[in-house]
Amino acid sequence: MPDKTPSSTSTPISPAERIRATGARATPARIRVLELLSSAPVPLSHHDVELALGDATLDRVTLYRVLDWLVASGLAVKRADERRVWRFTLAGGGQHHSHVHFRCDACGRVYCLDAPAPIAPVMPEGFTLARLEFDLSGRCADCNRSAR
Amino acid sequence: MPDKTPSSTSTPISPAERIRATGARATPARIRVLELLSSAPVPLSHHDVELALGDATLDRVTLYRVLDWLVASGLAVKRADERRVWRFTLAGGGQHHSHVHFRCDACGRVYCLDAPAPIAPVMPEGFTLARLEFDLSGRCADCNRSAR
DNA sequence: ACTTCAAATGCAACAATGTTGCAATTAGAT
DNA sequence: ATCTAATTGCAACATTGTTGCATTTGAAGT
Repeated sequence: MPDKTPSSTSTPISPAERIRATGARATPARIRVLELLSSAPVPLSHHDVELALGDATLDRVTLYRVLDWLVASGLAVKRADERRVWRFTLAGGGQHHSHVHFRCDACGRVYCLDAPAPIAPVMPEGFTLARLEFDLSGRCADCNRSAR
Repeated sequence: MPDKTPSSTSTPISPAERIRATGARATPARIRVLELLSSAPVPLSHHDVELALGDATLDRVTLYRVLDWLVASGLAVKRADERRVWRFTLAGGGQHHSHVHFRCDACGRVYCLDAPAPIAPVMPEGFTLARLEFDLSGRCADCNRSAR
């Protein structure tokens, strides 16, 4: 029974409404991708979205255009991950608490350290800070052990 | 005055010697690329290297292999930049003091803030920390002004 | 409901970046 | 000078992203 997001007192804006609010058309492609991003616990790559859509696949090019449109319209944010793959997240919505990552230069693995995120520095006048990421690199225990 | 922080009395190791020291062959391709990386003030991409070699071009594939070999042998380090292009730097030599970067989600520009780098967290047993990077993102003053 | 038309899509073709297999070349040891 | 495994160059392929254009469609107006 899919209960349709209980609308207590606030208005639960649907993906379609959020899209129309930007002045653009609420097409199935945009709606589905936006829903996916909304429910994804982590940033999704173009390929992730393709797989997730599964049967109801969009054209590859359309997906590129939808994703870029979401970014241009401010609904999503695009970032390259450590393996230089583009990943998309809902703008603002994410609220991913800022991780600390360690990447091994030798094997490429990424570890999530559980260390406190550093405090944000003072931003220059007019700048808005949306997210901060602290990335460390070096050699992991495995590689240090095997290589020398 | 570019004093190359040589260890005063030590021998200035030539690229060829440094390559042979790893047990591999000192080929012209490797020597030229290593020299390039040594003299480059900033990390170079595959394409940068191709352009820099100019007339004396290597095969595209050979260059990929040389760069990867440099990384595998520990002479160079590979990192993706904000535009997700691989960039190579001499290992160790760099000593780029750890910057704090701010990337604008709207225009993509990268600003170097001059803020103190955060202190490194305690590393797990066996891990070696080689570099740390603190990346911030949001909207820059220009974009905040124009796009409300 | 029906029309209309710019916006959005799908397709085909292309571009950039990276990878693999293999035959020809060559650095460096003997 | 010779030998041989380590490199190289080439061709072919894979992945990821872009562009032009003909077709379809959301939603505004009738």
